[in-house]
Amino acid sequence: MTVVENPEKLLQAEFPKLAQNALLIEEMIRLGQLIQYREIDHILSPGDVINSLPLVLKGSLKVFRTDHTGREILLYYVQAGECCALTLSSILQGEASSIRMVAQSDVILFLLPVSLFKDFREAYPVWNDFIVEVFAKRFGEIIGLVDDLSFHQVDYRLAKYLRGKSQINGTAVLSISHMKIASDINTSREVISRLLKKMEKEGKLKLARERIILRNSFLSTSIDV
Amino acid sequence: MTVVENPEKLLQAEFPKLAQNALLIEEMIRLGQLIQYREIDHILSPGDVINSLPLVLKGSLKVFRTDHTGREILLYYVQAGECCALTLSSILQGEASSIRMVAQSDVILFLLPVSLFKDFREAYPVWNDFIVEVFAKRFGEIIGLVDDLSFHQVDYRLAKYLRGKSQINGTAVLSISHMKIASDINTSREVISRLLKKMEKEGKLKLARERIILRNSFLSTSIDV
DNA sequence: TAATCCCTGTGACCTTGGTCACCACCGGTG
DNA sequence: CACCGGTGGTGACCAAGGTCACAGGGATTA
Repeated sequence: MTVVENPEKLLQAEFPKLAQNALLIEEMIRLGQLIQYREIDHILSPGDVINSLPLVLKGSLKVFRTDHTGREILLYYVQAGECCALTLSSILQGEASSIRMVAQSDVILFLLPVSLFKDFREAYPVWNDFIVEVFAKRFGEIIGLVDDLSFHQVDYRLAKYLRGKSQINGTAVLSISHMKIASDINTSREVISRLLKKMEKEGKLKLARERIILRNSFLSTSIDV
Repeated sequence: MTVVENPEKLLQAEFPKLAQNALLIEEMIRLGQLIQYREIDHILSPGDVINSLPLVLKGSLKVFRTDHTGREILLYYVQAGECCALTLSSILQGEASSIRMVAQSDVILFLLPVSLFKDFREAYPVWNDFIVEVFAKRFGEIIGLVDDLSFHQVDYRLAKYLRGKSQINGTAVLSISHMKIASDINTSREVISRLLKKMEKEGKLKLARERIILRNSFLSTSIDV
């Protein structure tokens, strides 16, 4: 965990909407904090008191919903220029964190203290717009997850997961274990192994230890049969 | 479909938050429209252009997500004093409706033209607060649905559905067919029949034609074994 | 080198729940 | 009255996927 210099440029570049108001950005920088995490660091857990809203400047976060038994499901990624809608929701409702948040890769975050929210809401119309936009956008994504869970089976969800991860990471070569995938989409390791093997036989990808190489033909297909 | 008189009182009573600003309420009444629907009327369908946001003054709406094959799943109820977050989201993003909305019982709605949204956002801080609150609250509910779909089985979801419906309707006697329930939680009629029969044997409820009478012991139990 | 840990593959088995077939029944309506 | 459409009950069967057991292989460390 390292404190990083020169927040302004990054913040302005990644959050152009907020940067529309120079005063807002200035105040954010004065009162917030820039922080760097390494991969795998846990950032928030269910039940944690939320002191600040993390805005992602670089890298990406993964947000999970967790069962009381420890099972979990990946809700969404938070990429540069975004923030976690559920964390925002918890903050606005004065609740503890309802999700688990981890760093997907090395990330740079801007931590905005929750104490500022009330003032911002009154002082900066742009801030309101930003919040509403965050909600509206992520709402659609979550509904997509509901769709997948309701109407699609594990093979479809796996394919979608692989495509999504590839896109987030910007590579067709995924370095991830079957166990991790199983955990992310809340199924068992054996099921993932079997499905991946099947996909390999179908020519959609190639398997190696801790590595999945997605074929272009697979990546360019958006609908699964 | 009947136009109803005297919007002010109802609107103020059901939306106290908005009523904090008398000017806002006045403008809403001047430019919006009060409408009454009978049960089962379809109000919005996927793909429909949204002209106005329905605020519920009386009764309740059901909001569904629909498959391309016609299967669907109940997302949530919209009760008096609420509005549909997904409709709001679609409006704010300038998109068509992503959901199907029906009247659960006779309802009185206040239709707020989408053309007002921009002005309201700039003119009335209370309006922004309202929108944010709608999102934050409903977001939590949808996450609960994701939990149920991920971590729980049909028996659990059925029990929750029955309790929820009982609460919404304010009665322990539900007048609904097994087919309807199956459709709401996206499973098959046979499964519901079997599970209900099992629950009847367990003393949780009594079955009759188009009627399910929930026992108090069942309603007062919040956690299912 | 040996021990150990994690990753992957796979067969066997079981549970959940979706599908099919069929029957009985109730409540209309012609 | 007979007919018919929607409702509910049930047995048989099947497919998806979760669980268990175990084996082999790479990687890391003692």
